[in-house]
This record gives sequence, structure tokens and C-alpha cells, in this order.
Amino acid sequence: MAKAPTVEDVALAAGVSRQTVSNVLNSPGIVRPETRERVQRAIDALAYRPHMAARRLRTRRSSTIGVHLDPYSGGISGVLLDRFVHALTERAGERGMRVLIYSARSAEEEIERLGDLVDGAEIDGVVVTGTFFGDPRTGWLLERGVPFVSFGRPWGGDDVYRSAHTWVDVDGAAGTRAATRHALATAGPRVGFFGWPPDAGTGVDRERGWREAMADAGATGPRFETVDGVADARRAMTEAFSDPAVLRNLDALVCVSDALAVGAHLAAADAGRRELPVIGFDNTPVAEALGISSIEQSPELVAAAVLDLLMGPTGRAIEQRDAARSPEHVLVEPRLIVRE
Amino acid sequence: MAKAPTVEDVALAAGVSRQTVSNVLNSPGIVRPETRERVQRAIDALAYRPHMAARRLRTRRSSTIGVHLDPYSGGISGVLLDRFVHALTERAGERGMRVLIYSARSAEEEIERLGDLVDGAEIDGVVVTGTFFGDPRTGWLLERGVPFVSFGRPWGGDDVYRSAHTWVDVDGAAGTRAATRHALATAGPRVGFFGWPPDAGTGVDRERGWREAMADAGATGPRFETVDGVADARRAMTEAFSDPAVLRNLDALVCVSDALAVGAHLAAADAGRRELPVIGFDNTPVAEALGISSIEQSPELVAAAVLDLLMGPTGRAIEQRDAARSPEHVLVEPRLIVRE
DNA sequence: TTCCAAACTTTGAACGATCAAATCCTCGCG
DNA sequence: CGCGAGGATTTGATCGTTCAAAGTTTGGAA
Repeated sequence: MAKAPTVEDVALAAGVSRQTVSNVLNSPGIVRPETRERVQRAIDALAYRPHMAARRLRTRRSSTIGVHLDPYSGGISGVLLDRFVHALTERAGERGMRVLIYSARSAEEEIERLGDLVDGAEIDGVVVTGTFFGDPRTGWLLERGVPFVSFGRPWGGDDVYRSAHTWVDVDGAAGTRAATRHALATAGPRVGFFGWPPDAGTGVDRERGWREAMADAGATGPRFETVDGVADARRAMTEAFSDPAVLRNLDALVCVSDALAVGAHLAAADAGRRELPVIGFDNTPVAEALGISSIEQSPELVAAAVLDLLMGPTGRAIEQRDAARSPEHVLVEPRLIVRE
Repeated sequence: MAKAPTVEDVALAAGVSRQTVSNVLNSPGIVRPETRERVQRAIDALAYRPHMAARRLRTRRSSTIGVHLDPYSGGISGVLLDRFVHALTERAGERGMRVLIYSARSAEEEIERLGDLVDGAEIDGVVVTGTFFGDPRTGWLLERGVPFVSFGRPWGGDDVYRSAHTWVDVDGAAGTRAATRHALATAGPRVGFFGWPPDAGTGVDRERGWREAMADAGATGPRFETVDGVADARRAMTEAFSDPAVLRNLDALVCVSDALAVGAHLAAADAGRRELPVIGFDNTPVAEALGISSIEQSPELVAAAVLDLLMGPTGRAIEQRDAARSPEHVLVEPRLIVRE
């Protein structure tokens, strides 16, 4: 394997100077067409590829985005983030960006890692996922002036739209609203909701969609609750269904997650109502496998929106945000996937 | 945000020279303890972090591993690779390595991408996943002398152990063998197998485990077949069960994948035998959710093995393999997760 | 005391690219 | 025919680190 050719080699072969070769690569517009072609031929002939480390050193840009890979939780919904990461990688690739993943077990450890990556100039920007109330990461990133976008709203503030940083999220309420409307139209007025304890923003948001749609239709329905997990959900609903009237007075059930939906579906089947319409959230493979309707978050759309916010709609590099400009926010509309 | 400190700044602060600072960082052993401490204090005081691009340029090492992220298939088993990637990232991080992910839609496009990454000195080595018969990538990597390990055997050769490259894989036959033995011991002698058409190595390998275990026990059982997918599997088994004798003469069913297992489980439940023991493969969240036993591949173990082969058991950098040394292979033993 | 070897530290150069500024062409016009 | 304007191209410097080799100190033996 011979030594890799450098700009110098290409320049020599094309009979021009280093800088002209560099110009052909980075701003082709300012090079005379015939020269450009000659250089391009030399590049092809030598199979030249720029040494990214050298470019990074000089330009102080890595063309790389850092993404935290959450620890595998073993649950159902891990898939969602993986789809997001995948979509992000594809989009980023199209824009000449690389994606570097890193892992950390806590927010503090993540900040430590980010410090390495940012100060080592290995990444130009960050995509933060799974933001939570009082998340130390966003503040740290803002303070350090690191460009970043979060997938997920900064829950807890009064008015999320006045948040200090840029984010993209899925409109959970819109999703459950659509699901509830669909259930009302096709199954009957007694649409229930199966949710989490109201301590996390996501769950409250999704429940709101159901409430609003029910209120709009002048309908009412029962609300059930459990922590996440198929087994828990199945147990909880089996207990609820131990009173036959509960099941008899239910036309459909909108759930806050696929895990709960699967549990409810199984419990309903156990209780003799396999056909009870159940709608989940996240459209995971499980829902698909069992033929359960679900709300699809379209991580692909989220990824596209994240990149647009990070790089501008057409940019090919991450732009340093001026602190004056107020942060932007995008809410992606999920869509209902109807099954059975 | 002030300019980031360089080795020079640290050297000045500590009253030593650049190189001594560099030595403290890279080979602390050769620096006198008191000097080392003084330098270390200066490093901490200035919060100095090496500029990785400069280091890369000089050392010609990126300390980065490239991993292809397969397109999201939408099926059940995508999760497996994600777990692997995650485990790899964690392990790599512990060894001072970064993980860069890239995507490509075809093997050819992947080679194109790899060319960029390798020639651009962005990655030191590659982890290839999903190798298939006649895979062009492995040959290309060998030819280019790029260090790499594949997750998955090079199917198709006569003796896979004589393969020209290094790989790690899960011993599928051992998995189904264990599953079959368990079924024989707990359910009865008539253990069936539900597999894919025998065109891919993986499926044949897994089926072999069942055959061997059955032969050892002097038992026989039916074999069913379908392409992958829950819906297909459910349909196929429902049809098979339309003859009641088939279901009556079945004590348990070992399946080549979780998708098939889920389909078979649903079909069995439809036919009135919800309790029919079904064992899947991959231990995906779906199997967990439905309480179906499954064979766990332990992607964490695979990731650890991959890194060991790529970096040596304790190394902190990817070593260039000498062509003389023959490639190594690791077969990871999966384990059966029993449910219900 | 003198000198040598070993241990430690410093100096100059290089990695491959781009930036900034200087130089060279090429026309059009007076 | 000379000159200036403007575009195209070249030159010198630089990014932050580590390598290779040269320089300095230290300790012990002769």
C-alpha cells in the first residue's frame, strides 16, 4: 500500500499549486473551468482523498455530530431512538457530516464525555436525547456555546416555547387526539385511556390529547393507570376487567405506549374480548407483530428537522448560533397507523 | 469563550517543554514523578485537553472505529444489532476508542463510504455486520489492509474456520440444541422445528442444532417452514394446524427466529393451545413481552470479543495485523431464556 | 576529582491541509 | 501601446501535536 497522495502530489500532477487544488475542492466556483477539469482529472487519476485530520486542524471543524446512545433498557421502546439515530446518520451523510456516538451512564458522565469531545474538537455539535426536568446537560451546552438541538422538549418550564434552547419533539397530544377521534368514529363513544402516573411530561401531554378529543365529542370514558411494562399493564388491566361491567362498557382503549397497549390487548383477549380496539404509541415492532394500531412518531422526520435546525436548511456545516437570535422549536405531527 | 490551551501553554505554566507535557500524556513512565505531578497540576489548572485533530495528523491514528448501521428493516430483529452497536460503543469508550457510524444502502455504496473514511484517516478499523455469501466488502478490506472484524461468519465457504479474515459469531446450532434439549426434558419427545427455507447459512445452522439434539434423544418431530415475518408465520402455522392431528402430536416448537415464534404462538393460541411451548431466537422485546422463551445472543459478549480481536486483549489502539498471522475466530455460546 | 552512563528534558522538524496576502495574467479602454 | 481592474493562481505561514535527535542533569565508580 503506497503512501496516500496529498494535495501537493495532485498539484504536481496537474501542473498547478496546492492552493488551486484546495480551491477546486472547497470553492470550485473561483477556479477557471479548464483548470478545474485538469485538476479534477489528476484527483481521479491519483484517487486522491483529503486527509480529514489535517483539514480539521486547519479549519477547526470536524464535520462531525455527537449523539448519545442511551443504555439499552431492554424494554419495548428502545427501538424508537435507534430509528432516530439511523435516520440522523443517513441525513447527515447526505450533508457531508459524520455521526459519532458515545455512551454514558449518567448526565454527569455524559457531560464529562462531551467535554472531551468538544474540547478535543472532535465534534462540531451535539444532538441530545431524552431531556428531563432539570437536565444539567442543556445548561452546560448553552454555557459552553456548543451548538446543539435536543430531541424532546425541556419539560417542566411554564412555557416550553420560551425555552432557552432549540428543540424538536413529537406532538404527543396531537397523536392521541387523532387516535381518540378514530376510535370514536369507528368503535363507539366510550373510549378509555390507559396511561402512566402523571409525573412525567410526556404522559401528561399524551393524556391531554385524549381528554380534548373526548370533550370535543361530548363523550366520556374511564382512565386506567400503571407504570410502564407489558407484564404490569397486563396485570393492571386483568384486575380492572375482573369486574365484567368495566369491559362491557368500553368501546376502545387509547394507550400512552405500545407496552401498555400490548398488555391491555392481552388482558382483553384473556377476558374474552380479543377484538377490543386498542391503540398504542410509538409503533414499535411489537405492535406491528400483534396487529395493534399505533401512533407512529416518524423519527425520520424528527431527524430531518434536527439537522435543519443544527445546520440551517441547506448548510453543509454547523453554524455557530449568535446568542441574540432566539432559539427555534419544531413540533412534528405523528400519524396514526390503523391495523386490523 | 477563551482560546483553548495548548501543550505549549501547559508547558509554560509548568516550567517545562512541550515534549515533556506530551510525555506526561502519552508515556508517563519516562517522566520523573515530581515533574509529572507538576505538569499534571498545570494540566488540571488550565483544563487542558489535547486537540485530537492535531494528534491524528501527527500519529496517523484516529482512535476511531467505523460501524455500518444497517437500514431500519421495520421487522422484529433489528433490535439485536442496535444492542450490539451500543455494547460496542461502551466497550470502545473504556478503551479510549470512539465509534463512528455510517450508513449505506448497498455493499457497493458501503465500500465507497469506507474508502472515504479509510483514506481520509477518519477510522483505524472497521466492524462489519451482516456478512453474506460472496460479500465484496471483506475482500476489499483485506486487499486494502484495513484492520477489521466481522460479526457473522463468512457463510458459503467449505470450512469457515479457514476463512481469510477474523470474525465473531454466535453459535446458532448450540442455541437450538439447548432449546431442543430443554423442550425434550420439560414438554415431551415430539419437538418440532419452524424454520426458513434452507437458503441462508444462519437458518441451516440453527436447524442443525435441533436435528442433532433430536437424534441424540432418539426422538423425531415435524418441520415447518416459512419466510420471515410474524404475519407469514401465523398464516403458515394456522394452515398446518387446520389438521388437528398436527397440533395434537406436537409437544413443543423450536423456532429459527422470534418472529416465527410469535407467529406460531399466536396460531397455536387460535387453535386452542395457548400453552404450547414455543422457543424463539434472538430474545427480542416481543418475545419478552409475550412471555415466549427465546435464545439470547448476548450481543454484549460479541462486542467484547470483537474488540479483543481488533485491539488485542489489552491494547489501547488498533494494531496492524501482520499478514502472516492467521485470522482468528470466536464462537459465542448463546443461552436459553426460559419464560412461563 | 574526573569521567561515563543512564535518566531525563529540550529543540527542530514534520504531519497535510487552508488562510491571507502577494503575484501573475488577461482584457478592455483611452 | 501602455495601463489599470479584476480574476486566477501562487507563496509563505499556521493549526497543535508527536517523532527523532540532540542536549542536560544526576549519580556512582574509578
